[in-house]
Amino acid sequence: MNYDFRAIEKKWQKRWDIEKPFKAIDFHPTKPKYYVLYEFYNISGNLHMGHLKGTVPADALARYKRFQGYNVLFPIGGDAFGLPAENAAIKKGINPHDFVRDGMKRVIEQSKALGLSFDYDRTICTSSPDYYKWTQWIFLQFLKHGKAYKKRGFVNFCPNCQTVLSNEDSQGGKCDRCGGEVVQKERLVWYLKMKEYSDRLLGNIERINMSENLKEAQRNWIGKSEGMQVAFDIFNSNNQKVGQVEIFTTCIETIYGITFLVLAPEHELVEKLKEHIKNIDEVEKYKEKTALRSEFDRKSNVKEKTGCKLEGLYVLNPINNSKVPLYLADFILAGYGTGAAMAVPSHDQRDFEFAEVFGIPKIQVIEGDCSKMAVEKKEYIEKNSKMLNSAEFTGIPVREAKKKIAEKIEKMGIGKKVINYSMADWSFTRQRYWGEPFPIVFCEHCGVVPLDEKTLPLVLPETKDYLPNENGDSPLSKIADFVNCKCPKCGRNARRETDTMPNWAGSSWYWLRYCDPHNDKALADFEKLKYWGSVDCYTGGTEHITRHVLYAFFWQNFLYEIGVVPTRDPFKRKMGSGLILDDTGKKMSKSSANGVSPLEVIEKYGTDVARLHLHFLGGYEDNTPWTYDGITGITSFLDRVWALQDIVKGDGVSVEHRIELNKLIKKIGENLEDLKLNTCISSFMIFVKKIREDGFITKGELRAFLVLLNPLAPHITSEIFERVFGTQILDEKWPDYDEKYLLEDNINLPIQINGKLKQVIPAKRDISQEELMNLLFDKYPEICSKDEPLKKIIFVPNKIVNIIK
RNA sequence: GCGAGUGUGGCGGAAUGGUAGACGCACGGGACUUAAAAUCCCGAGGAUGAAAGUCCGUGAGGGUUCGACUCCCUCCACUCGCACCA
Repeated sequence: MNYDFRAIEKKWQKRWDIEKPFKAIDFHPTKPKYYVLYEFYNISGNLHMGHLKGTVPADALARYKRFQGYNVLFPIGGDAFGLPAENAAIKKGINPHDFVRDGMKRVIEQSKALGLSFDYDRTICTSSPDYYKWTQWIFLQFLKHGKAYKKRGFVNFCPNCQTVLSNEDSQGGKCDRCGGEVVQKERLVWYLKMKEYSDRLLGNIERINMSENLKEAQRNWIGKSEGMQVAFDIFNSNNQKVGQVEIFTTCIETIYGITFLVLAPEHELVEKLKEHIKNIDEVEKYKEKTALRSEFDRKSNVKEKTGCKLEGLYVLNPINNSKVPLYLADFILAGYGTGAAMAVPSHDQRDFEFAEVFGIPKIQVIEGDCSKMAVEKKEYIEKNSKMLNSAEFTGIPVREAKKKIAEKIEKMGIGKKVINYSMADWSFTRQRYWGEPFPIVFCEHCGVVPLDEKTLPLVLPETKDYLPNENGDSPLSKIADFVNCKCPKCGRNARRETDTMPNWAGSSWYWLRYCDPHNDKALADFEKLKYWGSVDCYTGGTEHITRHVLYAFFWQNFLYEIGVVPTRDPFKRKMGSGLILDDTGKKMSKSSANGVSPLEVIEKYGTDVARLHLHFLGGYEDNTPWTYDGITGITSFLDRVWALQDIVKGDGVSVEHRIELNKLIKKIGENLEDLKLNTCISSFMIFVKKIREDGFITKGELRAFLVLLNPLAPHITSEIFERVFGTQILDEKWPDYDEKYLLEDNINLPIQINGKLKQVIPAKRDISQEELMNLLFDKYPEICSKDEPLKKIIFVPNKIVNIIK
C-alpha cells in the first residue's frame, strides 16, 4: 500500500489540534521543565522558507525532550506592531487591527500545516491590549525607577512623505517609501537608560551559550573601551583662564605629542565662551553647515576632514604646559566620550589628515615612520616601540610608558581612568500610529504624569488617518478625544503623550508572557516565571539578533532588579539559523521575489518531506541554498520507511540489528541536542539500508526507530506506529542505548606504514598490540615481516596502527 | 579600515588529531519492461595503468606530530557585523 501523505498528514494535524497533546503544564508534579523558544512571527504575510528552516529544529528538539520525559514549553506568538500592518493601512486602506487579526490566523494555520508542536493555547500577540497593557506597565516601571527620561534628540524625517522614519526605514539616508533624502529633525524623545547597563549586558553575553560570531557583534555594539579623561584649562587671548575642557583618550601615552584639541561642533563650550572667540561668525557658519548633515551621513562616510579654528582661545597641555590651539571638527561625535578629543597627528590617522588640511605641526612621540601616515596604536603597542620627545619617559618602551604616564596624571590630579561605551541610551519614541501608546499625560501644573497602573491598558484609539502631521507628530496627535484628557493627579485639563513605542518594545519581554499568558494581575506570575526559568534553547533568524538580544538582556536585568522576574538571564542558549539562499547564492526574500514558499513544497511533497529535505541540505547555523534537487532522495527514503511495516518479524531487538540500533539511538540523541538534523537524517538512511538488506525488522526495533524519527517526521511515524502497535507514539519513551552494544565484535583495523595507509584488515575488537603484530607476521607478511627491523609501532587500540620502518 | 566566521568531488554536504569525501543529488552501467516512468542492484575524488598498484589531493605557503580538513604562524578569497568611537 502506498503512503498517502495528504490524507495522513491532515489526519494527524487535526488530531493534534483537537487533543492538544503539546500543552505545557505549569508546575508539573513530576516532570522537569524544558523551555524551547522560537522567535515569534513578525506578522506581515505568510510563513516563508526561513520559517521552515528556523522552526523545524526547535520543533524537533521540543518533541525529543517530551519523549525524554520533560514538561516542555514550546510557545508561539506574533510581533504585530510596526511597519507591515501600518503600511498595509496606508497603502491599501486596511485597518491594521484587521490586518493583524488575519495575519495571525494565517501564520497559526500555516504553523499547524508545518506540523509544529507549539502549545497554541499560549499564543500571544503584541498588539492586543491584554499584552501591551504590560508593555505599558513595564514602561511605567522604567519611569518610576528613573530609567526613562525625555530629552531633545534627533529623529529621521522624510520631508516628502512628511513622516518620521525608523533607522531601519532610512538606511543609507534614503526613505524606504519614496527613496527621497532623509533629514534629521530635532524633537522631544523618550530615552531608556540602557547605557548604564553596559557592563551587565556584557555579563549576559559572557554567560549565554551562543556562537562567538554573535557574541562579538554584541560586544561591538556595546563598544567598551578603557581610557583616561583629562582636563585642559582654556585661556583667552589675554592669557586669562576662561574655562576647562575634558577629553577622553585611550592613548594617554601620546600626550606629549598633542598639537591641537578638537571639539564636536555641538559642544556646549562654544556657546559658553562665545565672547572670547574672535571668529565667532565663521564658527557659527561651520556649526550650521555640519548640522545640515545627518547623523547618519556623518557616521557612515569617511569624508575629507573639515573643521574650524576657535580664534582667540587656546589650552595648555597640563603635562608640559605647551600652548595648544582649539578646533571644531565634525569627525568628533558629540555623543561619544566627552565630545572632545586631544589630537596627536603623528599617532592617529584622523588627526594626521586634519593636521595636513589645516597646516598644523606634528610631534612624533613614539618610534616609527610618521612621514606619510600616522604610526597608530595597534602597530606601536604590538612592536612595543620606544618613546620619543616625552620628557622623562623618552627611551622607555611604550607599554611601560602607558602605565607610568597614567600614574603621573592621576597623581597630578588632572585626569582619571574611565571606561567609555559607544552604546547610547535607547531612543524609545516613534511618531507612528501602530504602536503602544505611552501611558503618560502632560499637565501644565504637574508636569509629566504617569497614568495610574490600574487604568492600563491605555488603548490605542481607532482612526482612518494613519499619517503623521506636517510637523512629524504622530497621527495620535490628530485625535482630539485621545489627546485631551484630565490630569490623573490634579484633575485639570491635560494632554496625552502622542508618540508610540518602537517596534522593539513588545519583543523585549515576550518570552516571559508565555509563562503565564492570560494573567491580568501581573505580566506573569512570579512562581510560574520561577518554574519555567530561563529559556533553555532560543532559536530564530539572525537578522535583528544583535539588537533584539541586547534589548532582551536589558529588560530582563531591569525587571530582575525591581523584583519582577527571578533571573538576570532570559536565555541559556541562543542559536541563530542561517539564511535560505536562492540558486544564485542570494538571500531568499520577499522583496527580491525569488522566494519559494514552504507551503508550495508541502502541497507537492508533504510536510514530512519538506521538513526533512530542507534540513538535509545543510546545518542549522549555515546558510542553505534552496533547491528541489535531491528531494527525491527524501521521498524515496520515506517510502522505504513506510514499507517497513510489511517486513515486521519477531519481537524485542534482534542480535543482527542491536548494534546498529544502539548506535542510532546514541547518534540521534546527541545530534538533536545540537540541532544537527542533517546528520540525523543520514544516520536514519544508513539504518534503513541495513534493515532492507536483512529483509526484516522486529517490533522492538521498529518501535524505537519510529520514536527516534518522530521529532523530524512526526506525521508518517505517528501513522505507522498506530497501524503496527495500535497505540499512540506520543505515549512512548525515548529509547535508551546500551554502551556494550555500541561496538562491533569484529572491526576493520587500518594499518599504516610510515604514516601511510597500506591496508585495512579484519580483526577482533580489543586486539592487543602483540596479538596484532603476530597476526600481521602470520597472515600479512607483505605488509611487514618478522625479520624486518621496525623502528617504532604506534598502536591506538581499535583505531589504527602505524608501523615505522 | 576594524572584528568575527567560512573555505572539502560536478552539486548539497560528512569527518572527538587516527581509513578524507559518510549520506543524498546528478552521472555511468545493469535488472525488470514491448518501451518509458517508477523500483531494485552495482560503480565512481583526480592523474596514471590492462590490472594489482603507484602518485597527487580538504583555498595557498610554512610549522608541530608517528599521523593534520582538524592544532600553530603567514597570506588569499568569500560572507556577515561595525565603521571618523578619540
